[in-house]
Amino acid sequence: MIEKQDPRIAVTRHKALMSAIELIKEKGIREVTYQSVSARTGISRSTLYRHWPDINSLLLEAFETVATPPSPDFSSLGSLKADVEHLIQGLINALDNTDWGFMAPQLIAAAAIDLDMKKLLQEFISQRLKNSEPIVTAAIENGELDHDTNPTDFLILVVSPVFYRKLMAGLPLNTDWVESHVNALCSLND
Amino acid sequence: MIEKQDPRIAVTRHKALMSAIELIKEKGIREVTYQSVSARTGISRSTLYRHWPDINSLLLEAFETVATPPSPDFSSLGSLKADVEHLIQGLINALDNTDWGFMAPQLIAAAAIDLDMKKLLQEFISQRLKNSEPIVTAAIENGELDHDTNPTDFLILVVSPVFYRKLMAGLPLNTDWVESHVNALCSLND
DNA sequence: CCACTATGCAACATAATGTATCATAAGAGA
DNA sequence: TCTCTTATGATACATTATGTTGCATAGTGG
Repeated sequence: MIEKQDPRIAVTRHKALMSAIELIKEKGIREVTYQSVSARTGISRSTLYRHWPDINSLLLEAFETVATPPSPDFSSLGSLKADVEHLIQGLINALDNTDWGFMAPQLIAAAAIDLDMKKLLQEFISQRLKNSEPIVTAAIENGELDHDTNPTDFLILVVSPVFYRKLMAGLPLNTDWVESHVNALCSLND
Repeated sequence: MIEKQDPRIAVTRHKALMSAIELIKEKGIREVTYQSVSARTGISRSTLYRHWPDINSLLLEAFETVATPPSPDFSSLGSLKADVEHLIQGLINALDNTDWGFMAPQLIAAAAIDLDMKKLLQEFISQRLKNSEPIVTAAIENGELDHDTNPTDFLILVVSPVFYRKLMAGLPLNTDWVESHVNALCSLND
């Protein structure tokens, strides 16, 4: 059953979490303090301590609110190439424009240090990969991919260069690159 | 000409940087403070302030010390497959066992916030890719890869899944996976 | 031995952390 | 509406971190 609770709690928590997310995006987790969140939101420090006993729990919940995988909604565009390109464009767009995109590098760093963060990130990634699996199974049925193609491995081959180029190499993700990347992957077993 | 300087400076800087690197690896940049470095090294806080005017400059130099690309030393093992496998095993080993490997996720996060960090990371990655380019050119001469193969794109296809699996998905990097990954990539234009 | 300087120590003002108490204001229930 | 409950804000306080300064000491180079 649902516990009915004071609506002020939801408002306070939401404001604080949004503020934490902004701070993480703009300045990194180093700058997320009770002080800075209090200053941004007007919420008093004592209230923040009541909701989150330590900064790590606030950070974890901030990452949780952002790293929520979208519910799966797959309908094939007719070819593996089209589906893969659609997947990639969606990922590029997410990295450039969403909270999750801006926070991804910070979450990667947090996951390397903290077990809870690691679990959060891995389950998020796992969900996203699972959501995209229909792309592979459809292509296998079409005969566009071998029957023994490992969906996870193939999808990682698709998406990991996007992360690498964006977060590490700082290389462009324009349509030219997307096209050549898609072409390379979809001719894997010609 | 080389400025001759008090050897104590080098000792102090080295001890502080090593300590910062340890702290970054174990607890993340959040825990790197003048206080914590001073406590670990026995170096007094005032001395640390003399060498680094703010924490960011200490962090940057710590990352610089670690993100130094090895000088290129390529000799082909005879086949693209062997060269690629060697490259991947080296990367997996580096991620698991070197300072650079442990600090990579922290540097990725720092690079997303700070321009100097971003420049450092991108130049490091660029160097590493350049060092591996002979693998591709040798394979092109062998006829194992098409003449119009883009070395950077191919190499990113090789290494990016390693980062993705290690830093994001938390998936294994055992010999089984390496083998199937190498096989997939080296049959790109069969 | 001497001049130089890197370091350590102490002191200080300022700011952040973590905890506690109290008054107030807003919601829940009758 | 009135009362009970509780989430919040304000304040105070001890502790710790930051950033700076002045001075004594000890190691270095000539």
